[in-house]
Amino acid sequence: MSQEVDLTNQLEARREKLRVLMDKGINPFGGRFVRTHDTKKIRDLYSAMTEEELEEKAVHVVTAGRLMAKRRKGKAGFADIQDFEGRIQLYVRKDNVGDETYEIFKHIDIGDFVGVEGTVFKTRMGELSIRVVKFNILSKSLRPLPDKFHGLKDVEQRYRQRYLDLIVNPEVRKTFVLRSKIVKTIRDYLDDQQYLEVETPTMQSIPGGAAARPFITHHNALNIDLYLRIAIELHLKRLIIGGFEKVYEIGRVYRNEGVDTKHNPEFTLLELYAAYDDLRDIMALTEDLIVSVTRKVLGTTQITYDGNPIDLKPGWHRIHMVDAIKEATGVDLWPEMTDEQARKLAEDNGVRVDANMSYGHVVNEFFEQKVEDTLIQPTFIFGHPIEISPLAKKDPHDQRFSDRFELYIAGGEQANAFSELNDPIDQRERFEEQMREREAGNDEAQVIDEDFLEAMEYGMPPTGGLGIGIDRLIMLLTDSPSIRDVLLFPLMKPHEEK
RNA sequence: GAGCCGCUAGCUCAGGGGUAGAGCAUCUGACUUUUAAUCAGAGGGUCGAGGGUUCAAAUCCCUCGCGGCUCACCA
Repeated sequence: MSQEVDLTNQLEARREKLRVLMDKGINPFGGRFVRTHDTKKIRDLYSAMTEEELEEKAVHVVTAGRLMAKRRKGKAGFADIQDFEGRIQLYVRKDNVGDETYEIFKHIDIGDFVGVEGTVFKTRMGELSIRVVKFNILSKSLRPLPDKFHGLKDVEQRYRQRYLDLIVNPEVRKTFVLRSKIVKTIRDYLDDQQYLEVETPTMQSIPGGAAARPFITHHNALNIDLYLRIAIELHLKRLIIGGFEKVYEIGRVYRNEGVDTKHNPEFTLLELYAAYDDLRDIMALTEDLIVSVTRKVLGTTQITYDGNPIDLKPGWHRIHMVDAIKEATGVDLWPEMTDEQARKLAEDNGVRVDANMSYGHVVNEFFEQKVEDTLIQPTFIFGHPIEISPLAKKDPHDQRFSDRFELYIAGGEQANAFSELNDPIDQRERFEEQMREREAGNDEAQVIDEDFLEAMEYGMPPTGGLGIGIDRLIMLLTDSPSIRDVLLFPLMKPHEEK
């Protein structure tokens, strides 16, 4: 307490009150407090009753929460306490609680945790309240909360001190409760379909399954560098090879990339694999999964994202990537053409491409630059170029493309799926092609994983696989403009030490 | 990585060369059904950090830090 000269007047005042409480023999950081009701239970049971009915019943309740507002009027006062479920008003009268307790009530601060006992009643204004007879301080707050009316708006502080955001901005709490419900509903859905939830390593010696730069870490005892996983894919496929026919994992993956409204370095990915299925099964599953979850948590398939009305009702649009490009730009990329001809088409149509891009990469650039943003209603784009799909089966009718789809909603990718490549000879060639890309300077091209190839050589059943970025789905269903709004603790650069 | 914007009291924000402001919050006093309670009074600031220009800088200039948005990069 020698630093007290540095404290602001508000911090000093609260520490002074702490001392007063301790002088009175009250423990300002108490222990167990048994509640008979939370605020929701009180509201659910009694808000429909009239003043008279409540007076007659004289319901006794014991509840607790954080003090959020205080309106004192001489020898009586009102206060609002907040628990996880909401708020309830307290009415504290000196002649009900006694001089000593009222003195404590007078000096209690907004932010303190209190436990109260009393009877439920309604005020003249009709507000359900507790007429307090016993008042306990459960934990003292030593810092003032943000403005009761304006809340906490400073975006930086909201992310850095999420607990404050959660205390004073109720809609933030709602978003994260909804997030939890969505994830649980997805689990329930998959469990019902006999998918087995598994956990696989997040620290790997070869980071595979996606095109992304990994984080590197070091294991001291083994003296080896390890990578944080960028995808779950290759381990789940090993389990398919091992005989698990339907598996999924909902887990964190890490990509060493920039941070913006759609990217956080760590994010949550759902991946699932189903033996004997192919692209069409996975497409049907994806649609049904998202529709079921949306209906269950929102009660409707009509949503709004960023001002756009979106209808998720089943029967989503399905279109080949090349046809989608043709529709959007009039450019026909179906005819056989050389890489050079493809690049020429790109240049002629204002699509930025690198000098050495092959046909497939050009198709992808066309799609990303001209089509992606326009896909507001749910749309399955299928038939991605083989070059950008090293883990997917080839389209048997056109070897330039793969048996792959991505789902787009509100201009963003929501899912990625394919008929998994199960031919180890083809897989080796794809990896080698990736290694060539890597040597050519693409540091996100995939690294050959010999252990995975060996596993596949033992025989992998035909398999359909799916990946869904959970954070992006939560953004969509909560109409959140930034991924940071659906991550409790988004990555922030540390402040400099003063 | 580039451009633009922001950083002033615990919170929300004004102020853009001449004594640092308001509302809420805090403190003191009044008030026994209020609810953004009300009324009277008081205290509270390294104006993100550092440098420069100037008689004088929160304000103008430079560098840096953190954040936001847009773009680029990136499944």
